[in-house]
Amino acid sequence: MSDVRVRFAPSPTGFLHIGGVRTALFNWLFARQRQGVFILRIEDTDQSRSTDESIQAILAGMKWVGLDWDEGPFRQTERMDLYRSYAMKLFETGHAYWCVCKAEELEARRKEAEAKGLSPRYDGRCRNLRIASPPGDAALRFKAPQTGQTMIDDLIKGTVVFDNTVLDDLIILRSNGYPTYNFSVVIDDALMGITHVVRGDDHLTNMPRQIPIFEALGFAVPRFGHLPMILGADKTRLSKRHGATSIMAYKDMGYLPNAMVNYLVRLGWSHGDQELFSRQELIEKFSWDHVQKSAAVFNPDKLLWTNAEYIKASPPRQVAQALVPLLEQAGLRKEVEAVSDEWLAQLVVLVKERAKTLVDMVEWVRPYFGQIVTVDEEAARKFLTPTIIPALNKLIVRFEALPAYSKSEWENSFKQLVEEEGMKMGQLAQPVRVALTGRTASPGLFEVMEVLGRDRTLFRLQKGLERASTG
RNA sequence: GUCCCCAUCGUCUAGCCUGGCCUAGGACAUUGCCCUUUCAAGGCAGUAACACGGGUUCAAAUCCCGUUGGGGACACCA
Repeated sequence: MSDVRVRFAPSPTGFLHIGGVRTALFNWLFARQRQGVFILRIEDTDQSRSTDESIQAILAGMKWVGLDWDEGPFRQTERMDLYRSYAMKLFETGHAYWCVCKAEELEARRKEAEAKGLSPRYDGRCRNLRIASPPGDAALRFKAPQTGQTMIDDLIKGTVVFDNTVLDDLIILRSNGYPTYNFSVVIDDALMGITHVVRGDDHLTNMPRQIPIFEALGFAVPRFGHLPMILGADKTRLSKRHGATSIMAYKDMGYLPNAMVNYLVRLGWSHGDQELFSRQELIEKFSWDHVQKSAAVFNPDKLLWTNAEYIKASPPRQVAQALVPLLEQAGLRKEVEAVSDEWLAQLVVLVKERAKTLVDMVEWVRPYFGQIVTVDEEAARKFLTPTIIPALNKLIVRFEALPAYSKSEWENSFKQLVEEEGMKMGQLAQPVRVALTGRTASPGLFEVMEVLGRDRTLFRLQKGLERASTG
């Protein structure tokens, strides 16, 4: 048992994206390694941007990659009373004050400051007004320290120091009564007993705004860890224009969740030269010491390779299970229902070295469903020609003489015929391949026959022969 | 503009803290060869990096300073 308590706190303003998953993953790994608690918290205090669909998408994404949480999901909008009471506590203890500046005025002043090349900070004009009974549309501001320094020993970045002179008084309660992020985060992290706040390093500059709030309220300050960003190929922050950023898009593209996790964890973390890790190994080997400090470029090629490795190494039945929904989407529902799980697993074994994604795999696997195979026209024109008729005929006769399919027997029979006819292996193999699979590229011929079974093999060879005769 | 963070092959990274073992290792991608009934997979080999400039030291990828470059933050967004 340990007292580690960490959290993943996304805001529900869109889908669960790649960067979010990686942040969640590092938190989850740390919690599992230390037998701590992983909490899921939904930060939905911006009522204009938060949606229920987003919450569902986040939960679905977390489940897909197998990041289970121990507490939550909590929603900040269900904790409003808490934020308000702590905000009032800050007011009563003199750590906060009412601000009657209008949003539009603040906006205008900020723009003005920017135009002059100054820091767009709040000038603190309401700080000493001592407004005791504010109008309904006042906001509450926290009195930030104006001298000294705020520092942390970051899990990843090491010592980070800010001069408090750069701070301004941030709003903690909006005029509509809703708390702002920097405030609700502190209250929740404190109340939920979070021991390690691990988040993206775009939050690093929020740290000096949050720590004084912890202190003003007498809360213990947690440890922080700021993860580097994930960048697109152009080295700017990963966004829609870099292609898919939603984790679920990768499910649709045929990626395995474990492959996603493996790729993402290696983006910014390493364990010597090792590239592939089981979930258990990840939990055992994870360490903050080996988390990179600098941003990483998302590399789709390497993700694809990782996925291919997982397709090859995962239990075939498990891959088959993940493949079924895609097969059904591809219009093979009836065909899939007609076959056994074992046979599907066999099919996976047949093609797993060729498919880099499940979507790829659907195409590789398609010829093995149904009695008849759709033959590629160009392939037929090239290989199912009259010249192949005699050899194909003899092959069928020989195969028919063999009562049951046996890989070695059929292969020997095939090779013997090739030799007797004075052909090259490929001269007979390619026409047979086209007859059997409809294509010029396929897995090994005799593995294909095994999956097809004796009857369908014979049937398709016969069809191929007819095709060669009619042209 | 101000503040913060960062800097090893095209990309992900090992090495850096605790200088010599670094002629800088691995992986992806890429090129060539091998294997081969096709396509893959696999095997072998190759190209490719310490951002720059100063220090410190017998010795610097490693420690220090500066420069440059990149990223992030400066909201009644999170």
